[in-house]
Parts: sequence; structure tokens; C-alpha cells
Amino acid sequence: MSKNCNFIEKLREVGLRPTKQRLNMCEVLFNREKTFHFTINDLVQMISEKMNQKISLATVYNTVHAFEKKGYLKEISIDSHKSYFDTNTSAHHHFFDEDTHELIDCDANDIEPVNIKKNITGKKINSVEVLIKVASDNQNQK
Amino acid sequence: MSKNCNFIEKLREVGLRPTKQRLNMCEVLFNREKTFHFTINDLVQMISEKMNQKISLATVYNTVHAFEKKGYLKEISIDSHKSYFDTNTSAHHHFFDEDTHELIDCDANDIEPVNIKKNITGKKINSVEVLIKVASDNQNQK
DNA sequence: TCAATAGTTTAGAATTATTATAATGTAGCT
DNA sequence: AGCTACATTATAATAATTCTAAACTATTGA
Ligand SMILES: [Mn+2]
Ligand SMILES: [Mn+2]
Ligand SMILES: [Zn+2]
Ligand SMILES: [Zn+2]
Repeated sequence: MSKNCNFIEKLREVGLRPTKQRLNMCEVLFNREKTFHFTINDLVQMISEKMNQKISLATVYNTVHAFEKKGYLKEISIDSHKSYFDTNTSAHHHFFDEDTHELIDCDANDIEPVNIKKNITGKKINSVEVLIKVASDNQNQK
Repeated sequence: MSKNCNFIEKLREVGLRPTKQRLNMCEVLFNREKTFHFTINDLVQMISEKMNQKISLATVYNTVHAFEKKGYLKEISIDSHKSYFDTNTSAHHHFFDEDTHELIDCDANDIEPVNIKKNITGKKINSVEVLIKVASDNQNQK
């Protein structure tokens, strides 16, 4: 519960008001040992449980996007018509389990740096992301 | 127009009936020098122009997915809530221009093979895709 | 302390992409 | 030509996301 102060400051620093919804969201998102991946629906569920009351979907969308813009969250692109977000905002790559729809971080040692030899004139590279899709080995990809 | 025969055979080979919609779709998709990327809406537009009449959205979705399942098309994952498809079905990587929302193929020499050192037990790798997001160099990423 | 203000949350409507339904149409075979 | 299986279509349904406008709240400064 003392983490709360940190979150208040954190939010203030970037010009977001520390409302109870945002503080609860911060707890759920950032007050934990390891980073994790989630969908909006996952998050709504988790926050509702924590607050013991409903939170508006619109608020979750708005706040997630506010956090994303501030660099607290990253959106991950997967072949799906659903958005996945990541509390790990460092540049990193992913395995995506097509059986379970689970995202798994690669850490630095899992993949050698991607060596890009081409550049698009007038454009700079904003990000380089590798997505490795995996599926059950025995009874193969359905 | 002589390509038509090829497409009829191509469709027959995989058990799809060569209807006029599918033949037109084949022309638009495959009767060209270079492979390309498209969204469903792009494609509806192109086919309607070619046929000089409307084609049902449902047919385009169904047929694109039929083609995808047969391996004639590939779906590309991008940070967007829209699906992009690719007539280049070989394993390859992409640049995505965040200004224009244009996808650009990398060819084999543009990126060194991605070296993956970790494996998920019980899972096999189905695909490895690199997405490089680029944006205008001067007045930076908005 | 407390009202004014700017920013926030909310329910619900709107929008967009995608998929399902069920009636009608057509290709392929006889 | 006529049968049958498969395809196409218009339309409705679903799902994710965004918009709207009214109600609410944190912050500021009188
Ligand atoms: Mn998004
Ligand atoms: Mn799809
Ligand atoms: Zn991650
Ligand atoms: Zn491509």
C-alpha cells in the first residue's frame, strides 16, 4: 500500500491526475515482480476484482492509451484482431504460443541482434520486433 | 486473358470451383509482375473495378481465407486493428511505414537470418517474422 | 476553506472490422 | 436438361474500439 505514493508521483510527473481508477490500474499493472502481457479485457477483469466494483471500459481504453503514449506500456502486434499490451517497455522480442494464445518474452540472450542491411531513404527505424510463432510439437498445427 | 486457364487449373487443383468471382480475384491477386500487400477493402475495391460490378464483402472475406488456408496468401501482423495480406507467401520480413501505412518487403539480403537460441519445450517454431517500423526522418514520429 | 476550472469517468451510442445466416445462384456431373 | 454440392449474396449478428455528452473529482488559488 505504500507503493501508492510512488504511483501518485509517477502520474504527476507526466501530467496525469492520480485518480482512484488510475491508481488501481497502476497497482494492477506495475506493482508486481515481473512484467506481463494482457488484453484490455484481461485488464478490466483484474481491475474490477481489485476495486471490487466495475470500471468503465472506456476508462480502461483511455488510460491504457494514455499510459502507452507516456511510455509506460507498449502495444504488441500479433496476428489477431485483438490488441495485446506489455508492461515491459524495453525493446524485446516475443514467442507467441498459437495453442494457448500466450505471449512469452525473449530476453536479450535468446535472440542475436537483428542485423538490418537495408534502409529506406528519408525514413528512420523506430522499432525492430521479432515474433516467433510456436505450436504444439506432437499433434501438429491445426 | 490466357492466364485464365492457369487460374482455373490452379483452383481445381486445390478443390476450389473456378467461379467468376474467384477468377477475377485471381487476376487481381496473381496476374502481375510483383507480389503486393493489401487490406480486404483494397481488394474489394480492385475487384469491383475489374468486374465493373459490386462483389459481396462476404465473398471476398471467404475467398481470401480459402486462399490463405491453401497457402496462396499470407496474413501479416501489424500494429493495427486491420488485417494485411500478402501475395508473397515465402518466408520474409517487412518494413512498415508508419507515415503512409505501407508495407514493404525485405528480401533475403536485407536482413541476416535471425538466430534463435531459446526453444520452448514441447513447441515447434512455425514462423519467425521481423517487423521494422520506420517513419519520416526529419519532422519526427508523431 | 471553497468555489471555479480543467481534467476524468461513465453509460451508452456509434463506428469499424469481421463472421454468421439463410436464401438464391451456379459449376460440374450425368 | 436436371441434380447436387458448393458459392455468392444481402443482411443480420458479433466483437473490438472509439465517440459523446453529462456527471464527477482533483487541483488551484481567492
Ligand atoms: Mn490500439
Ligand atoms: Mn484474420
Ligand atoms: Zn513482452
Ligand atoms: Zn510481404
